[in-house]
Amino acid sequence: MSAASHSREFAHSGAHLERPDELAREQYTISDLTSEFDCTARALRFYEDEGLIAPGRVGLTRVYSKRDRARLAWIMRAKNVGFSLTEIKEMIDLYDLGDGRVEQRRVTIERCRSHVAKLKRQRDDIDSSISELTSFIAEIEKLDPGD
Amino acid sequence: MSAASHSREFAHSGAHLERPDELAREQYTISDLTSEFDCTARALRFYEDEGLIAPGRVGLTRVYSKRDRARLAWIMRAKNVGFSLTEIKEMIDLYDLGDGRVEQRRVTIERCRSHVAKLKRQRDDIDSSISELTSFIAEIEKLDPGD
DNA sequence: TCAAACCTTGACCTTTACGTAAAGGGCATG
DNA sequence: CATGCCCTTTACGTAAAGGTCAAGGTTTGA
Repeated sequence: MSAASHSREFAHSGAHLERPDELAREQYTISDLTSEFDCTARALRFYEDEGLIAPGRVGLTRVYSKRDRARLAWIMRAKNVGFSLTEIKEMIDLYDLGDGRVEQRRVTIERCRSHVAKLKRQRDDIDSSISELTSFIAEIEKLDPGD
Repeated sequence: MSAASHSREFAHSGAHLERPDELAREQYTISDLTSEFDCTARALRFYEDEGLIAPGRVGLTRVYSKRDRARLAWIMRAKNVGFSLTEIKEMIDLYDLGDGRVEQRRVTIERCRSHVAKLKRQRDDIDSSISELTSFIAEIEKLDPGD
């Protein structure tokens, strides 16, 4: 035991986390999460570089906590919804505040509202696109009665 | 009359189109359209490079017809809805087909249908995002009763 | 002991959709 | 006729979101 890292039962720094119980996971490896969220390790490391998540380390190896995992779920949903990583980071930072800064909270709400408005506009555009495409399809089918 | 271009009253190739009547526009300059569609000239030229539109020319200057303008409106809407320029080009090309090739038509319909399906998925994502964001807002407001 | 299967950090490559000069032509107006 | 304003092309730059090697460190299992 010289200068290396060791934290209780994690004296080794390899890829394998010791899991006391399969069912009560508290720690996740990077590949746990890549398979759970169907993304690549590169992506997760990228998010870390970008400051979206900050998993712990055992030696060099990343160790994701339950909170990290929940946060990642958040990120994935936000991504799915069309937010950029930058926007996501902003929102997460605001979310992380947790303190009592009233002004910050107002800003957060403001942004969320405008996001919602933007989303609604997008949805309307999509709706009209759908009907446009639908009638386009109908038009084509009208010309081509043979199935 | 050597080799140069000239078409009736448009013997000059400058920026100004002669507009017989302000109200009955048939021709548009690039900047007419940039202001109408709130985009840059660079974007319009880019779309042309990509084969999305093909305005006429008077000399070097682009002259957009009513059809071009309508097509551009299409493009903008599609963009707004999340299609890539490549996808948009595909759809426009299909739209342009107009011929009677049955097999082609089937393919077209096929693609349109899957586009619609994609749009519906996007819309669902957006919907769930909206409700998620909405409840997030509510949560924040709950913590901060003071308006 | 050697390979397999993980993990790590660089560091450069890719696509999309334009932005941003650079360098210049043409008209119209003071 | 100089100036301004709009138009043109060519061409390199950029931001986002990772992909794809390269090169190397561990532990584990045959």
